Amino acid sequence: MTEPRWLDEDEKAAWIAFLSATNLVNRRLEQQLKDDAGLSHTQYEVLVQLNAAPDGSLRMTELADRLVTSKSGLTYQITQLERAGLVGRRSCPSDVRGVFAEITDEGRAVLRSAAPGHVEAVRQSLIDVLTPEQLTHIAAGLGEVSRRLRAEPRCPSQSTQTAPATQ
Amino acid sequence: MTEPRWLDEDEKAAWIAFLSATNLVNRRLEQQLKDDAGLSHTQYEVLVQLNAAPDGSLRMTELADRLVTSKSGLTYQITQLERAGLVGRRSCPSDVRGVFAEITDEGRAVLRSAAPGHVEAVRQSLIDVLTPEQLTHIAAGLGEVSRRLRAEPRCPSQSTQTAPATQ
DNA sequence: GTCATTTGGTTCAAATTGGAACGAAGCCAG
DNA sequence: CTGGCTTCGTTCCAATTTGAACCAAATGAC
Repeated sequence: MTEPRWLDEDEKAAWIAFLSATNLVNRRLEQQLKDDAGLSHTQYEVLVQLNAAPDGSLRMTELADRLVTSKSGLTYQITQLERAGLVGRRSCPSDVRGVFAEITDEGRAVLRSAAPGHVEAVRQSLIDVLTPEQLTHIAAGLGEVSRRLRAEPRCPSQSTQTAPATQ
Repeated sequence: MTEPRWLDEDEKAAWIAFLSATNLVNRRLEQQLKDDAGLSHTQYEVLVQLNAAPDGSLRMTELADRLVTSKSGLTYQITQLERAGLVGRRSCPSDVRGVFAEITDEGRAVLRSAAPGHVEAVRQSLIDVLTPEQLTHIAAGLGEVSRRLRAEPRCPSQSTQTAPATQ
């Protein structure tokens, strides 16, 4: 095998910044939400997704995909939230196996009260730190990163060429 | 309290991209390292830090700070790595309480063999997806984000004015 | 020197996470 | 219809993570 393409100075700087920024931001938000609303970031995101869904509910698998978490992890968190009365489970009429997670009124209320503090923390730790230019570049760059990683479940050799429907 | 400053469309796009990109990239690297080298990302980072340190060793607290992890979490991981023979513990001559984590020759060897695959994964999932322009903006923006979060252990009121030297 | 405070690291318990295994259903070719 | 394969969600288990409690030692004020 050939010598790997190591990262040059700029690339390394970007990677290190990415790594530490993500860890630090996550840690900060986790702490803020726990302190101010008694929610983990995962739980908060569950509420956000359900609240934004047309009828306040989503299938378990769909929700797990959106949160980028494992199915078993989601099962656990939904159980916790259910216990807390913030979401409920409904079965799916068209598929007996299916389960909808559905946000409750109390869930919406908790979300509503947690949101301002959360948004403020997001601003302080990330958004307001960036220049408008950096913001747009990050949105575009990381948006593309997300799109690719979501599309590519497993393709080691497929270079950066978009790849037409791997079959 | 006044109406919070909600995120506008661009800000929301950046935030969502940031959130999902970080989750997806983390998941991808975690999986690649586990599959190809039997290491967790945390463990890999421990080896990277120690390997780069002048004498192959760092104090526990210093290392925990660099990895953005808790002290107890680091204690656990160092124990694991020690068990695997990749690092060792040395006591600190100038401070009886202090402990140095030190990478072993085998640790360096494992790191050397894991690095190419890891770098390739970092390229595929992040670096090579970005344009050079996006790369520099991300390095600068997220670098600043890291710097601020590291500097500010707890200052709710300190508005975004603090740092004049944004560039 | 002496006491109070901080610091360094570990230990402990509780929460979370992810993968593998599972049972129940859907789906489809033949 | 029927066997074979995939999908859905849960359960189970092992690994990891974190904060709190702790002990010992360093530091600082007097």
